[in-house]
Amino acid sequence: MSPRGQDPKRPSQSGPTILDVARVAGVSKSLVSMVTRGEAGVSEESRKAVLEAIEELNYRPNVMAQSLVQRRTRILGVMISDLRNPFFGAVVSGIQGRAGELGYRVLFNTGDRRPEKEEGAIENLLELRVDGLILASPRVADAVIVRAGRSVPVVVLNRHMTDDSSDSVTNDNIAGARLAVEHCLSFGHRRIAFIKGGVGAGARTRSEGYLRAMRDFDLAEHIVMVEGGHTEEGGYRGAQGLLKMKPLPTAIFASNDLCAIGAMNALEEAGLKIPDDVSLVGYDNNSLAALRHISLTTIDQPGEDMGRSAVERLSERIKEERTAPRHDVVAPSLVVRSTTGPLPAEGVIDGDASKPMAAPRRLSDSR
Amino acid sequence: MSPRGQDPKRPSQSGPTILDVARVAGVSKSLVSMVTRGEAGVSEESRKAVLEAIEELNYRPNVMAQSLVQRRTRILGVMISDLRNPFFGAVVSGIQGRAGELGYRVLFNTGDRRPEKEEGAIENLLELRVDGLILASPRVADAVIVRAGRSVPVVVLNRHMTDDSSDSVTNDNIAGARLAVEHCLSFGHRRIAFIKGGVGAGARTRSEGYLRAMRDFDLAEHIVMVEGGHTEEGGYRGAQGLLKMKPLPTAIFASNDLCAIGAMNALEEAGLKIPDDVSLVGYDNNSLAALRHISLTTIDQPGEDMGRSAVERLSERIKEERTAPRHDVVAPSLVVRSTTGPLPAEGVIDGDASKPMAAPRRLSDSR
DNA sequence: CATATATTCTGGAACGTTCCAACTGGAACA
DNA sequence: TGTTCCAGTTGGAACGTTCCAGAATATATG
Repeated sequence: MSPRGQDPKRPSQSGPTILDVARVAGVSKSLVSMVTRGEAGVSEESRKAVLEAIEELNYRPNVMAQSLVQRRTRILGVMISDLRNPFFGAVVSGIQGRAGELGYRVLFNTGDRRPEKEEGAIENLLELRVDGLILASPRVADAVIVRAGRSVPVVVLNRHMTDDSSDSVTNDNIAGARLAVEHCLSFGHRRIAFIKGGVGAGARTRSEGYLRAMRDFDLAEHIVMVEGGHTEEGGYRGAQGLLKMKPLPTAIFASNDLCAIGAMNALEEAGLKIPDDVSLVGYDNNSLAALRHISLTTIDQPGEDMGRSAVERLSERIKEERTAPRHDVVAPSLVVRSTTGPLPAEGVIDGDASKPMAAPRRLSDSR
Repeated sequence: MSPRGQDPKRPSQSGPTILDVARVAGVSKSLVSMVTRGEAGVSEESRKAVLEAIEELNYRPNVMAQSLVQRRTRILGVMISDLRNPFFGAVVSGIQGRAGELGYRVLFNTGDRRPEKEEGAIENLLELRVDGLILASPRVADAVIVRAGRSVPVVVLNRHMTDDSSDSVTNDNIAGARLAVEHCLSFGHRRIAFIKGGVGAGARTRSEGYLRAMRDFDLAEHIVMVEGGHTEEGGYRGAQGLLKMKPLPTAIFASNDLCAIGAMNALEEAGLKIPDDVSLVGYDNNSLAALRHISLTTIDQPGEDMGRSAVERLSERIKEERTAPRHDVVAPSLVVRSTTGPLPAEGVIDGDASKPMAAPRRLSDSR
């Protein structure tokens, strides 16, 4: 047998075609097609001959050719803004799961957090004629999304679209931010600072939610926001900025978990104990937050469910079961772990970190 | 304009074709094709007309049709065994990066750690006629890989293939395991236990490496292995198993970082201090291991580089620059962080965890 | 001026499928 | 005996590109 097992007289290195199968099985190509598609009305005898020929030749239908004639690919394109953020791991898992159940393949792509690359990634998926597009926390300009929506159904994850060119699945960042502020308040904190998420999708609404909540709870005078970003690095720098302030905030709300973990590093590096000296709240409830050694109090966003919903919405559009745009908003919820606690004693607020060690961090549902 | 912006007289919802562009630009389809492919020998005038028509119609070449006639897709298929393991985040990043540079698209797929699903995922990619296939830590039977290799170039990551149907990029697990054991030994540990990685690719060679190293260092009598798995859950259960033993091991080597983190949870839950009561070493050096709050001593595998190499090997095969199989082995290295330390005082070995707190964990290169 | 030579452009044939209208041959019916 | 029916099967057209041989036009050469 030749090294790649193909018919030596074929022009190129591609495999056997439906015609080869038909020849070997002694039937027409149409019949082979019927068998591979599992259509009824094929005699047992023919079916067997075809299946044997398929096995013998190691034949696989060419999806490109199928897609071309059927004018659809059964592929969903997914652009993930940040593959390194474990929150998207959950989202991807949900997308894969539901897509598989519905008979779609999934094609992933990422723009490595850079808007111009994201645009290229989206363009790539569109050239492949994906049946639908999911954009997970895209950082591209609105116009790019609108343009994509003219070619194919689009569902945007975690970024609210005001226009009707696409569906969206978001969590209520305003409410989530409020939960975070409220939780800190319940522990007596008033100087609650915020580390911003930068250009990340959803970052703006989380800032907005923080501001609104602070005002609603009459804490406007304590509003403190610093630049950060939805990465560990961003949170680290943001917290360093906060550490220069006097008086120090007693609680810090970070725009996402990665950012909170970065902040955690900076705070501990400065000798502050969490939550004894300062409380910390994240956002997303990604898989890191649940690790016992991190055990981060955070706002839960059901990533896997959101991924599944996105596929659901897309499927409805593809099958044209629905034409009206739909904007799903899932409710966030508070997950209390070990990084938040009561207001520290007054002595420490001004940056005196030499206070004796407090009780060990509380342990909760890290498993 | 119609909601999806297509020509209303077209039969289905797919976009404009090269013929539409040709008509609008007043040239032949061949000319349009030359322009989109950036071929030389097109007059400025024609080129401009074509580009304008493309812009006007929002035309995008149909990759399916291109692939069909060119008999190649410029897509690399990547099957990732476990999307939730952050180590693969680095691998994916490397693959994406290099693939993009070489002009390939990347199609990801996962089998959710289940061999039978992995097989389906591979089959899916082959049906799409990907130009090459990367299997990252596959759990499928060898025969499946060999079969895939008959259709398309295959590079296997982190699983050594003895036959020559595919290339491979692995790290030297035997050497890596030896580094781990050696490191523990340097701290005076002799009762070094191992939590196995189960069916995961590379798990077997890590076990093997542990065994060999233990024997080579004359520690055969202290060999202790428990079942675990390459997940947090697996490590948690594995460590629970170890906790029942008397005497307790003084050091634990886990088959990967996720497993080590699970073990960490179990150990701390049992009231043991790391590294004061027990030292812990992982494998992979994934992004979690570097988090300050985990700060896991581990064996580094350069995931991103390995991803890039895999693409490189694949590209050589696709371009037929090389026909001889190549099996790259990268050298692992030890990364010392805060979970390993000197042998505990004798008093604690038999499970007495009530000893007073030792000095705080050392801090090192967690940033 | 005729011919050679670039340069620019073109139409038809592939690529590997699905879809569809139509064909076949035997059984059932009148 | 012919007619109808039906399950099973078939070949051709289409899908949207690229490739290629060659046509048309412009430019240079003898």
